[in-house]
Amino acid sequence: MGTSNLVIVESPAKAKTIEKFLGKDFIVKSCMGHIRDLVKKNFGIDKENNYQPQYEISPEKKKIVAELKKLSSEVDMVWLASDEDREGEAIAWHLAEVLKLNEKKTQRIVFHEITKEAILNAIAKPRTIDNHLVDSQQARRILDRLVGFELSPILWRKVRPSLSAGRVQSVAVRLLVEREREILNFKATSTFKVSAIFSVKDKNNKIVGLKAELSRRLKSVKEVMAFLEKCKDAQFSIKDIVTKPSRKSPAPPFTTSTLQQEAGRKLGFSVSQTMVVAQKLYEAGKITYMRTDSVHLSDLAINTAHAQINKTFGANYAHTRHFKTKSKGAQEAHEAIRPTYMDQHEITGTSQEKRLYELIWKRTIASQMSDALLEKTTVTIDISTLKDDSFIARGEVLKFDGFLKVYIESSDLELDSSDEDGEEGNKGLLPPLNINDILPLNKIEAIERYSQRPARYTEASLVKKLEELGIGRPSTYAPTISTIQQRDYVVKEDREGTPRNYEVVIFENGKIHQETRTEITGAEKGKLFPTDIGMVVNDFLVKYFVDIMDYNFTASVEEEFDEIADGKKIWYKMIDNFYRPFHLKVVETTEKSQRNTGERKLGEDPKTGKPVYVRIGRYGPMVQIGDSNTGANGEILSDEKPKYARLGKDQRIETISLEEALDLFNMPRDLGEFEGSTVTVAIGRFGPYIKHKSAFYSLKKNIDDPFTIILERAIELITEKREADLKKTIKEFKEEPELKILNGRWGPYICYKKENYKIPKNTDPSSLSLEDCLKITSSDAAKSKSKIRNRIASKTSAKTTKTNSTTTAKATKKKTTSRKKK
DNA sequence: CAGTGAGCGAGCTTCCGCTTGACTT
Repeated sequence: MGTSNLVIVESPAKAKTIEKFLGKDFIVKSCMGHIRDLVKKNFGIDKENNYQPQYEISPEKKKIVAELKKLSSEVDMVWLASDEDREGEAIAWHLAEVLKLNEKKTQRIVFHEITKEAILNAIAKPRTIDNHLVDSQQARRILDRLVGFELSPILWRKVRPSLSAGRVQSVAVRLLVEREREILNFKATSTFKVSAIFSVKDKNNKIVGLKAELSRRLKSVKEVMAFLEKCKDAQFSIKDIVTKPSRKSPAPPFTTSTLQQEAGRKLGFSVSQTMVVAQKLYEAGKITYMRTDSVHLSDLAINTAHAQINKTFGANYAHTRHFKTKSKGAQEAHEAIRPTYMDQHEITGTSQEKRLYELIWKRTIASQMSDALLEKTTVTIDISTLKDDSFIARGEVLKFDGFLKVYIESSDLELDSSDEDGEEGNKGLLPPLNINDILPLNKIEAIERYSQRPARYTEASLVKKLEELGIGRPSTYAPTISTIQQRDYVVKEDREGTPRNYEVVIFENGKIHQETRTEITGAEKGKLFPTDIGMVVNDFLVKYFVDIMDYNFTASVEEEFDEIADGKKIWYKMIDNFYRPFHLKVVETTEKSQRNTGERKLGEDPKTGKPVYVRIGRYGPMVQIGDSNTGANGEILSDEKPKYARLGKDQRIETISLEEALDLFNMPRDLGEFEGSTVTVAIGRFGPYIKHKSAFYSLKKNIDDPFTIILERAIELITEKREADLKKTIKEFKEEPELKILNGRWGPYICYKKENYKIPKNTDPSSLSLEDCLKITSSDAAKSKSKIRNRIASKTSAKTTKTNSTTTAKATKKKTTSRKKK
């Protein structure tokens, strides 16, 4: 008979695995996710006719669809095995429609773990396509199109072209904007944390320090002084010792979101980097699917993990657990992210792959291990001269390490060197102590501590927040983070901290003395900051579209999608209920709202008395002195045009002061002469720069300040850059000055007539002759030209799919803008 | 690439979720 069954799954790696489980009578193919989408032009929705969707086969899927069509006509039975969730059901339905599958020859099967047993069970229990579930997916898709394609054009008209808004991205930006404002408005208050160190004997009769903290914070230096005065003649004695057992349980195995968080914290990976590496591991068969919202482990996984733990750590370390997924809107089509083979403690691969795999292995294993057992001791120490106060010493002893042997989850609490920190205990065992012991005082230290402002989001902590709100899906977290950065709503940046003074009062050897110390506060690394445009767009959307910007919007429409899936609601009626009022608001906003530039009046210019404004202009944020000299109809009102200046890179519309704004008009500034030509400093599109003999030199970020830089430093920068350029050049040719062999970020390359060419691997770049180079450039020229053409043709699809890598995204962006100019 | 900030107004931009590649200066 030969092959007579075709199984279609979503992912090619999955297809490969499943093919091994099934016999020769089955071919397994993948459709690579959705094969159709709403047509790109206009809305792709017939609004007059119950929102009937118009679908088209995505261009990059045409080949796959043709292949599946051919195969499906040749077999006796087609098994649609897309994922068991809303999107998966829709994929199955689209396949059935597009491939024109005969109902009698088609089966729908689902499994949510890739084990032989699960697959065979699925085959034994086929079902039909769930049309209600498909409807709920169509409602989801259509709602997102309506929201995105009606809101974005308003932004083009009222704020800036090419901007975007959507159910997910706009709320993500809102979270960042609101957090930023909380931080800006935050006023740190300070209290004094008082700790005493007593000298006690340990088990071996050695004198050690016992640290104890005052049970309350003191409000001022005055209060501290009064307190310490009282301590001068006090006796300190142990009033109470309480020992309590406690336990810690391991975290559940990884989902996409928790993997992104931990890889960020422990390995320093960005969200998209984590996904790229995880994809590699998945394709190599090392881990299960990496886009999942489930913490479920298959029985097979639990059993093999159990065996591994028994073998490696002993039976008392093993403890089987079943975790329940708690996150909102989880669809649980897959297992948690885990190693395919639990007995593989490590793998071969790049160092990134190894590290991520190890993290996944440890987390999975730990989730099936025993609780850690601790013993916490609290010692209360009386102060004879102060009835109401006491010092508390804490100790913690690990009685049994359990899962801590392999894995400790990190937390997002990255404390400022200075800000409020947690309870400092005496790590480990406390020395032997008895009630009524008198403790000799060594010293008391009162340190001023500031309250901590809310933390800025990292990529991963934003994903965590979105997941909590039920916004977005595992497959979209990384692209969403990229999109809001690409639209310039958000930048990922480091910030230098600023110094801050704090007071310390110390009582030692019978004397009290006070000193002022300095700490750095507010330093940030790799955090997300909303930009001016992000804030302006957000404020506009919040003002006119509160409903959609509501943090619960997704959750509430999800409830309705569920009702559609349960057959309790008709999908187009739900859409209609949403769309009618929404569209009215869109029309009204388009007509009535003002152009939004985020304009703020800073005050008056002391020299001229003219008003000073800050706003978003055609080329980004800017300051302006004086009112526009043209009226509403373009008539000229006065001879005097306003003066303009661009904002510096770290300046924001929301926070810039009048003084800082006025400073910007002192640019460009002459620094003096060098090699017979003037050196000037100015602020340009790419930040502050030095200009000398029509060459440009960037100022060093966080080191140089354009307002204070002096000639000597400028010359330093000029010579530095010249030397770097010299090193960059590997070889030049007198006969052909337009051709150079240069050293770039990705190794050596040839630059010829401003185009760049790759040098074939395993060739020594310095050994190349001019002829060799020209050979490379001429053979490469044809290739690279067609490449550019391709890129332009697939520009739209490239933009949506290439969101993982910021470098490619930037390249695409540059291409489009430069084309526009022509 | 290192200015610009007004208007003329063609033609373009945009969403969220499923999946991988091909390739970067």
